[in-house]
Amino acid sequence: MIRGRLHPAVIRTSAGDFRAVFSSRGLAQLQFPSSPPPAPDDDIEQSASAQIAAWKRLTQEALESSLNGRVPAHLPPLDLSQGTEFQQAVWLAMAAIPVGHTKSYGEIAQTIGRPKANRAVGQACGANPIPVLIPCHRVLAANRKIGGFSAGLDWKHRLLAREGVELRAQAV
DNA sequence: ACTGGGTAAACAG
DNA sequence: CTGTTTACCCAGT
Repeated sequence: MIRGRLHPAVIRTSAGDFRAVFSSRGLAQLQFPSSPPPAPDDDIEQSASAQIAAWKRLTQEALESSLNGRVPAHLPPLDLSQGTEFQQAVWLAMAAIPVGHTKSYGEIAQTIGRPKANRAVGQACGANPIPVLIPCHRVLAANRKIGGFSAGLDWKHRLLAREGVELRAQAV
């Protein structure tokens, strides 16, 4: 996992309260608004350094922009050290997908030089620690079908809709 | 050894 | 042209 002290934080956005976790290297995790309401004393406001407070602000702004289909002006540093080399390669490849565009799992696989690792790419997508900012939602199955989304297909659909991406029906 | 956010080819409606 | 089945691929756990 991640070394050193972790700093949880709540990121308020128009789409709900996201939960973030910062490591000493930057933003390490981001979670969609969900059930467990974070304990107030877990928020960084009280104990954290100015550095982390700044990252939190950047994260909040970047998130708000992304949720509205815009390109964030600045991103906080992302700590991907929790992933394997393969996963990090996948995440970086996803981060390079422009707003409003999509790629298939197979294309990502090709991009990172493992043309046949499409399935492993799917797995790496699911392991993406920082959804939205690392746009795992822009990765679709071949031929414009939506594929899956561990954080909930509704989120994937909503994010894509906000970016104006047209989808195709899906059976699954 | 098994799983999964996949895929393409081969058939069936 | 869509829906199902089948066989393969591959990193993570």
